[in-house]
Amino acid sequence: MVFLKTFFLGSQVEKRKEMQIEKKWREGIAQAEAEDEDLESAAKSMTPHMFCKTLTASDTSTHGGFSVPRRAAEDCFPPLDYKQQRPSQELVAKDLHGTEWKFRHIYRGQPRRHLLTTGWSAFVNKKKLVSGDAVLFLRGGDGELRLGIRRAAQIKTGATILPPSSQLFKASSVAAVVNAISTRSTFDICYNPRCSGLIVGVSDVDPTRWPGSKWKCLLVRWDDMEVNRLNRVSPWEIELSGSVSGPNSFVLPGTKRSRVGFPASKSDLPNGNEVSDFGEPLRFQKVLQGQEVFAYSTPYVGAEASRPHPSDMRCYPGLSGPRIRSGGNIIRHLHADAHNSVERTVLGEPFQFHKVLQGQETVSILSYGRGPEANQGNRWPTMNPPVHNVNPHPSPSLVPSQFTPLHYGNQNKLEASNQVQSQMAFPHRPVGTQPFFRDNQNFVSMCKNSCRLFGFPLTEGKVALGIGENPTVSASAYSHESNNSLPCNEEQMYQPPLMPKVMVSSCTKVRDMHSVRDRLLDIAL
Amino acid sequence: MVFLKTFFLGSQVEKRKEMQIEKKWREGIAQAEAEDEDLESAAKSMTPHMFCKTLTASDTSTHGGFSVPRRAAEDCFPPLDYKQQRPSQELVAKDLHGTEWKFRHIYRGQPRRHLLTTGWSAFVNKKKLVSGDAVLFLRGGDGELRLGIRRAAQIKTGATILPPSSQLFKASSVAAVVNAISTRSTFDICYNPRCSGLIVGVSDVDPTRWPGSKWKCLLVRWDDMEVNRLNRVSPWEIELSGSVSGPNSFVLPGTKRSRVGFPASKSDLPNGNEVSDFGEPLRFQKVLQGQEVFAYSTPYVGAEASRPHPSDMRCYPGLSGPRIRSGGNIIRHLHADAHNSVERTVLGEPFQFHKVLQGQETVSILSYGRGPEANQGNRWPTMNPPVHNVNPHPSPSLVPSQFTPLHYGNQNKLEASNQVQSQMAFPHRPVGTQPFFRDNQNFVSMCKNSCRLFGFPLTEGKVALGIGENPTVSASAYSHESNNSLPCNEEQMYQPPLMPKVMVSSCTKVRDMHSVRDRLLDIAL
DNA sequence: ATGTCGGCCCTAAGCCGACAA
DNA sequence: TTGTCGGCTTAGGGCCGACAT
Repeated sequence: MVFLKTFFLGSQVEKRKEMQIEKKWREGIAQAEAEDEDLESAAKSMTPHMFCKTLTASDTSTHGGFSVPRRAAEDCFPPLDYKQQRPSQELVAKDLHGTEWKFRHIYRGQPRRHLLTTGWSAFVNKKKLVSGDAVLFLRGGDGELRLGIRRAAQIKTGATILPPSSQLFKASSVAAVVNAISTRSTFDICYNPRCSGLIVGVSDVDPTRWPGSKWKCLLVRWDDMEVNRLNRVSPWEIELSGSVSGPNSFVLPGTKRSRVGFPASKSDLPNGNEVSDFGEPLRFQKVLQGQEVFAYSTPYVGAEASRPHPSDMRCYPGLSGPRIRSGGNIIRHLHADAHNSVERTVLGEPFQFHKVLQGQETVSILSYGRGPEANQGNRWPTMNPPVHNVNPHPSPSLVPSQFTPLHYGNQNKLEASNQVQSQMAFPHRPVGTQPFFRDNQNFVSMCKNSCRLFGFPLTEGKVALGIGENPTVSASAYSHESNNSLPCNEEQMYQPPLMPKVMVSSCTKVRDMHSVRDRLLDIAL
Repeated sequence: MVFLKTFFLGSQVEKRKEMQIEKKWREGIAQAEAEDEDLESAAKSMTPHMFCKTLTASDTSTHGGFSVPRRAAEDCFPPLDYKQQRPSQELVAKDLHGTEWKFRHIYRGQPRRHLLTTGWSAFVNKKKLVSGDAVLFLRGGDGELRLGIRRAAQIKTGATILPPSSQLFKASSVAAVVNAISTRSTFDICYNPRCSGLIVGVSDVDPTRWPGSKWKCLLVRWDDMEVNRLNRVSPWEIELSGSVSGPNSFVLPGTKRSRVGFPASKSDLPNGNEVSDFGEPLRFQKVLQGQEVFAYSTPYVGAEASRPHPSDMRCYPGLSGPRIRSGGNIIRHLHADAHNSVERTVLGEPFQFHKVLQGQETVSILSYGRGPEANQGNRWPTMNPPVHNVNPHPSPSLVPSQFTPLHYGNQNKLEASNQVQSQMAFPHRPVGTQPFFRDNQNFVSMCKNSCRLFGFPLTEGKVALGIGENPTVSASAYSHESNNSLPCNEEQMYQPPLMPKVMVSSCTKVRDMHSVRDRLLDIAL
């Protein structure tokens, strides 16, 4: 609420300020170019450009293709030969999963406009994009074209029911991240790949071993499976996607919501084999509860954490800081220094989005650095169509130290039911060791100007709710909080091998947890 | 090998014998009808009829619909009004997952024939059926129409590479089941819902907790997901679907294949908290190895096992018998008395397939009993189109004691690469308590005549390889056996929290394990 | 600058009986 | 009895510029 207000009040002012900042950046870049002409070619080839467009009805209709904003096409796509009557080329873009998507890019119509025609509808269909979703294109430094999608919140039929406290909790959860950033400690981004399905029932978790246990799992019929297979799913892995509907909906008398199942913060499970009251190692409790989801972080990041590069030491206090964990897959360790985290794990080189990406904006990704990796150009590297990835590489997971794609996202408004999700792949090259911020002062000023969450700066005003608070709040609990139909009391927290006792309404649309990731990534952007 | 030989040699003889048996059945039914006319209506409504047809190129082509064998249509579909010029009706059939499929059933053409037109292609597309797959229709006693599919073996491009011992192992695995049947003990059917995907790499199982472990998981890109999400999958959950291809294929120097990860038989993990050498409860080892798959059996079966009905006691020795476990989900406890298991857990009422279903045959499901549930008719209950399920019910998992669908299947030949899979839903009503076999003699004779595996009787000749042997062979190990690229030695069996050390060729098509289920279900049919 | 629409083309889905096996 | 085919209709995918905002 306070978020929203601040955002709207400050948006105009912020916009002006951002433009000034951008201007300053460009001047700085020009200066840098002048200073070191030799590095220009190398630098410009590493300059990423991207745009994000919210899809219109026409974009997603089968009737036509995708209307590319002019500026976006010029920024991110290889230049067309405008001397031709109908300039066109084939674009090849890779998504997060390494899948290549081919589009026919044509410049036609009266007045002329950029369009993606052939191949676009296939993309829309495969990704199941609908009007309101967003597509992101990123032109990598070497000419690789990446694309991602960001789905709009799915408000289904029926009234949107949300727990009254969810908004508040979001604020505190976000505040924890803000705090983590302010202290530049480490946190984890946790997520699951997007899946959606229908809760069709409740089931024993393991009738063989623990028959009749009051701890239940949900039966979920996943969408888009080859067959509509039923799956057992831990309620803690679930995020409501919108309304709670159906005649059988019910909510148990509310109990104090608390962290259950997954360890909520590092303080809960320091790092030993503490034995619980049940004589079993605590660290296996979440496994015992049958909710194991494989951790998923790259060797690259792990190596980074264990032996940080000297030049990065100052910015990376290590793993002793506050940690945010969700119940989902641990995808990546992001260092709370948002900018360095972007530098290190998103692009692997110094760069910074100069503002929060919003729908329908073209963004030049600029760099703060002055070293060889500094942004020194805005030009598309010379390249003839069709555009293929210059450095084709296998699935990102196979070459973690070379390319580390990262899910990221942003949202330009904070609504109770908003669950903006995104996916995007970034090229990730071997890390340059250039210090990113000369001192803490630079970081702070940077934050003031560019580090935003839901559209307003993180280090100013009422935003920084969590600064100074203990940021061990659980991102997992966040997802619990939105599950008002899944109460659980403290006593049930540590009762292996039982399962969390849950009650769930039937016919509730569910989604895997993503908002945690999105909110963390908002900061990174 | 010996299976195949016996099957072919005996097929003609068997066919004649079966026809005689069927004739006898019909006579007996007529007799029963004459004896008790009052029960006719109730009985006929509980008479299930089904047919199975292997799909032709025309059936699966987009060009047309599905050509229904005349006998099948008359047996399983509501009668059409043949006085009309083009008799037609709407059929509604429910699959295993409770999904309803609607078809336009029309009788037209010159000469006249039964066809499924509108709705058929949608079914083919959704199920991804191809020529060679089979579709099964079952008309339930109350007029419910169920349908299922059975996929043909998928021989992919390239040479089919199979471990030399797989054939042998299948034989011994099957023999164990035969033995279980002969002793009428209990075994489990284990399976995973059908999924297929591409192995794209190898990954650490948990880089955070066990970084750099030599125990790996596979990265699998699943087909047909909304996005081509990557997933970690234990190699033991995987069944090769055909060829091993790709330039990076390699096989480690072979080591003795053995049971790893999942407990292979009950004797491995009796039922306690034995502590392994690593000071952790043995029963959690499979969890610790990160390969947890939730067991999946209904409370109904569990209750049955713990307190068998008195009249069934003789046929159900209980849970102390040999157990077959796979590494997948435990779906259902099937009692080794195949006929009773069908009676109890498949249809929930006395009935028996009089022979193994083979492609393109219409089968009347007959009963051995003489009680009220005995089969006493073959007529379609009066019903007007469109045909809907008379007793619509929620997902089977929600009402285990009312409707218990069961995956089942059969295969009419035994080939090295054959991986016939099927899915089918059966109505399951509250269990009648009529004793099925009066004595052991009846069971034996029944087996001799009707109990078949891959087309030949289970209790005769060389088939009963496993009788007298210790049937603790692991169905899980069966699946391992087909993974010749996943060697593992004994020492690695119990090394939590490490993962099974595996090497896997990239770009190997995989499927979840099903053949175990299919083979067990062959017996049930 | 770009969202939406009508026009138009053309492919493919899909229903039909002919015909042959 | 039923698998396959050619004929035929139709729906809709998809490319285009017109037009309006």
